[in-house]
Amino acid sequence: MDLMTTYAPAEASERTGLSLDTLRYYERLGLFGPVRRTTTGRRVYSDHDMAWVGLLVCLRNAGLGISDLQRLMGRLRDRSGGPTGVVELLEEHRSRLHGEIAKMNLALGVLDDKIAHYRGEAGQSKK
Amino acid sequence: MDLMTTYAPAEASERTGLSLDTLRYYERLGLFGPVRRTTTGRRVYSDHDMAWVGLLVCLRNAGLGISDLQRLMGRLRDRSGGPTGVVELLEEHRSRLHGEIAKMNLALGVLDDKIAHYRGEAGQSKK
DNA sequence: CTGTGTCCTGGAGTGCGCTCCAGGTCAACT
DNA sequence: AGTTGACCTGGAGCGCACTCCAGGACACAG
Repeated sequence: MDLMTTYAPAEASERTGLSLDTLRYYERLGLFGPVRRTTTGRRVYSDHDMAWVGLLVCLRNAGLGISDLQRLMGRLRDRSGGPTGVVELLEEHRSRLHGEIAKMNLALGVLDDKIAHYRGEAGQSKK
Repeated sequence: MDLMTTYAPAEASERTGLSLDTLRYYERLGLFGPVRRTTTGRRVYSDHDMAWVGLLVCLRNAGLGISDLQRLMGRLRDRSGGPTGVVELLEEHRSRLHGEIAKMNLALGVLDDKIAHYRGEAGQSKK
């Protein structure tokens, strides 16, 4: 059927930027997979796996915790049961993310203030 | 001059939003203080302490780790030795922060895509 | 004086997200 | 056949940033 590309663990690791351990870790937690195996038990990652992991990495970068991912992935997995709230979950995090960004920008402002402050003021403070 | 307000631990905690434990923890790590004590050993936080802690909270929010704070605070502390690189340190983190924000925005984009994707594909057109 | 509350200390425990390890199987090259 | 080396498993260990706890000492209202 599909003659799709497959990846040995090492290559999967390289392509995703995750360590072998982390890849296995994510799989163990059910964040993706199960990954196909050779008869002798070695993992064979598919394009599909890779895409999934790519999403995982992205969401982790976006600040979602492992448990968030577990919930999310669980829902994406069995989308057979009607309204599973995937969109809601994503949107919820989306607004969280906005909040984070706002907070960071705020901190950035404070940082700028501090920089200006410490650069402007020579060598003595103390009130 | 010494008409400055002081704060009992409980109040300091309330005002900074940090737990008593965390306040003590930060102090132990040398992130601020040393905090004055009563003759019997109880902490008495000053306005100065509070301001310092405020900065700490802000920088933590901005994503600096404890060790960053230790370095930073150490440098702010003894600004007697000329160029201590405080500004550099802050600016360095400032750009890190920019990077983080960029990353988040990117993730946000992916999230939006996913939302659009799963909304479009799942229960058919909605919106 | 006594009870209740706040605080003290040092150290152990927690949750997260990996990361490392021992001890083994299997693949590939020479 | 021998020798690497990639990979397997389950479980231990780690670094971070707290958080909790036991056991003890003031604080102060009644």
